[in-house]
Amino acid sequence: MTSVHNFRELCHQHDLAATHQRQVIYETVLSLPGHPSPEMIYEKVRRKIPSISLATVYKNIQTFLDSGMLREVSLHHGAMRVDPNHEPHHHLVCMHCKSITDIEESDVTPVRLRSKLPRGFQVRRISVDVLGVCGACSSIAKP
Amino acid sequence: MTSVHNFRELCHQHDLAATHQRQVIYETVLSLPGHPSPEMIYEKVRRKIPSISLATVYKNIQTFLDSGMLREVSLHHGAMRVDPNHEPHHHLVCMHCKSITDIEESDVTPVRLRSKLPRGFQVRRISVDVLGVCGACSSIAKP
DNA sequence: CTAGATGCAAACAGTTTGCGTCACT
DNA sequence: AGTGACGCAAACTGTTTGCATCTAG
Repeated sequence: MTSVHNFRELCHQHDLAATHQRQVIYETVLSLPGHPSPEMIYEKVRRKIPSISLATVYKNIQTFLDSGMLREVSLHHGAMRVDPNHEPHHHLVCMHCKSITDIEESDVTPVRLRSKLPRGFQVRRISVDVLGVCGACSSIAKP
Repeated sequence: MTSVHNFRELCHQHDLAATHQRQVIYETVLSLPGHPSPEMIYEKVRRKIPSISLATVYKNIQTFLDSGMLREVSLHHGAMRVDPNHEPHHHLVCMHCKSITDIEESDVTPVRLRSKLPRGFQVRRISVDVLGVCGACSSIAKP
């Protein structure tokens, strides 16, 4: 089974038209190491489809996120969030309204690393995000 | 000791001029629940200093972050980051170059909640960010 | 054939910068 | 008095939208 068939099938499962642009965007995301930004994806996709528009990349990323084919790494991008709390603590994040609430470090089991990290990586701190939907948002409609 | 003195002292410790704007911005951040964005801070500060400029709020937030008086909640704001990895996993985040690398879920000790959450909060998943400085960045200069 | 996808350009939101004036030390 | 902070406006970056055209199903 070729990757073309895989992609068409995947789109069909998610009720999406299998366009050439979509396929190249999706395969490009898979091919990029780490976690690319829309710009990075656009730059690489452009080499295969020079006429593609940045707006198309954005629209399709959004489509893939909505359909669950991709996931967003950082929920609170788009606006800086500032934290005056100097005590070690973790966060409760509402995926819907983007609210961030502190929880104490002792509210979660202690987190420790079990394996070696890439050489040279120096750990400063470990931050736990408990992602979900807050009471206020879940009592209203769910988009 | 009044809060005015506290603030002047705090500024002195960090080698910052203790201006009225700075004090109001700082106290406003402390007063806001959750983790306010620059806009939210600006809106509230404006009630006390109607003539303040949004740029001043931004400049001072940056100053506070640099001096360690405040911390940034989300490192990767400013650009969306996309993740095609459907396996449960965690992230290694470089605070300097903002690179994000996957680590396997089994690379950290299992994380569990030990206390009750605010009523109605529905957990979808728990995400661990190991924050630090990657090998490439730590071998170069440290700003 | 028709709903939905693309490409373009213009609009937006969040953030940064340059510069003249003002205020803290 | 001098360095650095403030306020304003303009510039920038990342993202979204409206609309005419094109294409997958």
